[in-house]
Amino acid sequence: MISHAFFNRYAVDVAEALIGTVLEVDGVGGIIVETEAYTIEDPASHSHKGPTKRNASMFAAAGNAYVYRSYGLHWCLNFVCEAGSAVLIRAIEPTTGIESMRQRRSGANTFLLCAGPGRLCQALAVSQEFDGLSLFSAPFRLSAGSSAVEVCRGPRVGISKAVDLPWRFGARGSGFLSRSFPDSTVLSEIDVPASQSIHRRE
DNA sequence: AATCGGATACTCT
DNA sequence: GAGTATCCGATTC
Repeated sequence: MISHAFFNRYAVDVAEALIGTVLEVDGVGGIIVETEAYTIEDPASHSHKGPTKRNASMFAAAGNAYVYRSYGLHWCLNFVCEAGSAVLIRAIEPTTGIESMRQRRSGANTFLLCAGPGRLCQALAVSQEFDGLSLFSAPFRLSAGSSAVEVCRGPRVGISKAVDLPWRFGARGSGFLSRSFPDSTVLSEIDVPASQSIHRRE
């Protein structure tokens, strides 16, 4: 299920499909509970204005990691999808290596170990040297989740452009999110208004 | 609620 | 080359 083809497609679909899958880095990780999609047409995406030194990985192979520094001090982990697009991994529910995470995160509460892209990278010890690495080999391990998850969607966090696109996805009711989704955003119930339509590349 | 931290890249000049 | 904004988090107010 988690193959090159899984990633080499529209990032918004990948972002949704990733909720509930399991990510481990050097044997430490858990269940992905929050993601966001960024595409090349998307003004909020690093790739929107074309390749730069920082975003080079977004234009390399689907199924690689794109790791960048945020606000000068945090690392953020993305999964590269079709050219120039990626999914930001925003939160996971810790399941393995929790003690390692707690050490790296100065004893943080379990619910705050990986609740946010910067926290997640600190807990999983992801930094610059992981940029451009394949997700299909060590230190990464990706596997399908063991149970179905109800997915919520809503606007992305912390951006100032394309703020209305509902490209943030989350596991419904999870206590491990960086912030909650309003109840009304369960995916099966949402009706995306025309003003928020998702423009697909063709 | 406000602030600081301090890399990267875009914006003018 | 200066000024501004950024896919955030910890700490202080």
